[in-house]
Amino acid sequence: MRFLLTHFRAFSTGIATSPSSQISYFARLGQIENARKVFDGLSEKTVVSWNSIIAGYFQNNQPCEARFLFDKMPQRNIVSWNGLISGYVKNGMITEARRAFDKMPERNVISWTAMIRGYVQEGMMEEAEALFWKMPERNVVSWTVLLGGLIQEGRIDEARRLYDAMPVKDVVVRTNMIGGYCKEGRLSEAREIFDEMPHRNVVSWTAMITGYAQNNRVDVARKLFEVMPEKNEVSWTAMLMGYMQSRRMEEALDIFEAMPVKSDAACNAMILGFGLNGQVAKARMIFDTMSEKDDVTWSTMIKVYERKGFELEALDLFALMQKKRVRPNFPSMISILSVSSSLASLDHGRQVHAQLVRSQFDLDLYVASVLITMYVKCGYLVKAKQVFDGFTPKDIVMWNSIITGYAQHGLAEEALQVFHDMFSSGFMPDDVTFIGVLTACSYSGNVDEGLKIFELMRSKYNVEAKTAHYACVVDLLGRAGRVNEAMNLIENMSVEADAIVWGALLGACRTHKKFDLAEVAAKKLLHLEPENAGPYILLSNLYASQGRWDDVAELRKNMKARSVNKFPGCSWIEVEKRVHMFTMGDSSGHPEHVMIMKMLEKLAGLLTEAGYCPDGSFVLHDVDEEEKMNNLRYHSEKLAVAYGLLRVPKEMPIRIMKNLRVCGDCHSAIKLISKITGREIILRDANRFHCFKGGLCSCKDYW
DNA sequence: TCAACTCAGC
Repeated sequence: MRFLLTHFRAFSTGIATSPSSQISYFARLGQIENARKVFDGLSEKTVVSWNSIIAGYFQNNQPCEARFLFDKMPQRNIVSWNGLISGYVKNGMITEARRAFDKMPERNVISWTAMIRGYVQEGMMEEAEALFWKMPERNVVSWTVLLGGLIQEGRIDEARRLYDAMPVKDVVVRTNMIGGYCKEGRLSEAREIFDEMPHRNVVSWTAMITGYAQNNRVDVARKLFEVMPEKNEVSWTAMLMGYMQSRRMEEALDIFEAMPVKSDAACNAMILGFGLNGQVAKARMIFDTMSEKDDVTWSTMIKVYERKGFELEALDLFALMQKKRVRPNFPSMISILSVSSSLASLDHGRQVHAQLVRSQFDLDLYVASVLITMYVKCGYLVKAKQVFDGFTPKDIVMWNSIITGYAQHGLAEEALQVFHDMFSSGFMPDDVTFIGVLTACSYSGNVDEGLKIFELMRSKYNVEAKTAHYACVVDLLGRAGRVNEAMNLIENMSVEADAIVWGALLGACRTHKKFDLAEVAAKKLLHLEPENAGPYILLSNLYASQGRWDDVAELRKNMKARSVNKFPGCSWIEVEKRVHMFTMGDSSGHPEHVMIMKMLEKLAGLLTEAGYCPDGSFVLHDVDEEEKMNNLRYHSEKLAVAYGLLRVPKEMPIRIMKNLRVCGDCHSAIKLISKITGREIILRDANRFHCFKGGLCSCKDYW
């Protein structure tokens, strides 16, 4: 019934009158089944209707069925053979196309051109050119196809010589040449051809507009856009993208609103444009106004949330997408894996992993690396290693992912072992590898090994030291208390020290209470990154610990003047696929607030009994002692631990994440909590993992 | 009526 209705509609609108054009009509819409029904219903099948249905199958990416029907045809004409060639070309089957070309009984200019087009599409320009010069006769289309190939290869001057040699030029080839020049940024040459054109169509105007729009001349593009006699969807979209790439979002929005037909592509572009520009709410508004959303729309919005740090919203939307029966596509799954990494949400990560396996995307090298990183960030190293081991052949990114993973968990031996495995598998370590290895040495206190590797990196592996490597070594020396050596290294660096290097020194100075050097490092940092709250906090912390309250006040005033805001500490935990987030001092927004507070009370009692003494020096603020103690008790990581104790089954480890470094007092407290409760607690902070068990931490208090 | 070419973004 439904078929009859659509059939009738196609018929009555006058779009398709003959059986063959009905077949083509349905095929163009992607409704190949309906096309087939028309074909099967024909009492008398002509060559033309056979040709139409075969072309339809090729167009709908079903070359096997197309070939099957071609073999079954009672009669073939030259159009059938040409259709076979172009059908194979459309499906990227160049060998089969050539076989048909060689086998066909007679050829015309279209057969030759279709074959050349196939070679051009596959980037086989030598074959394309050879065939072109062998053609018995050429027309303007054949010339254009070859010209397009040269342009595609960036051989613009050769393309121009071919263009000049053409006996006849039409509007298409002129437009092609315009597009070629525009792609190379040679706008004046493009414009010259445009101005000399005897006739122009919408496509020529749009090509010229695109050229200006994508070469930072969006205002010129707009002028042409205003005067062009007729606009289509492509011209509107080109103009839109021009503003978008120039980050002129208001004008982009104006164009978008004025567009008579808002294609999905334009909407998706707006969502991405606004979203990545930081206007996430506006992006969501466009998303919400779209009546029909396809998988690209959903994944675009999810990607925006992911990139802009709206992890929870990304997860919600991913769930909603599936509820609306839109199958997750590849980009959405990659986004969610990335979200899972940021949130250390093992449940979501695992779910996506399963979906990737089902759609066989997990065989992809890039996916393997993303999966490894996800499992590493979720603190599930065994699984990360399992994915790593199960994938061959490996690439450098995979090796680096697993090495960095071990490093972040402070497992230096494992990291170094993989590093050596990598070398014996014939891979040359690169700069990223060494960041991982040096980090491993640093986090595990392997100072001598680290220094040796840093030396070998340059002398043996020929990898030039970047600031990130220096930062690792400064960290390595600094953690071990060799702060002056670290400072010496900075002074003798081959590149200029950046914020990461100074930050590493500052961290070490804080740990080892080297106040004079700390002040030097902090002031460097304030200079390099005036918007970053980190150094202000550290410096303020430092002054506070010495009771220099005037300096603290001065610093605060400075922060306010530059409108630097402290990044609030926040921790979260995943329970039954829901992420629960806590900020410092408060869980009142949480539905189980009362239970959490009770658990904290209970913990406080147990901790006191166990001899725990809060260390107020970890609180920055100039507040009285009692309030200091309260602030400590309600640090976000403690709230998350309390919730984990309430909700995570006994036999499972409690996995907590924190956006900043774990606070020293919380570190001591959680060690004790792991002992008192007999629970394993895995905490991922901004720097690394801490695995608390039986009163000890995997970092061996070296962090 | 079926077969070859140009503009945007996926």
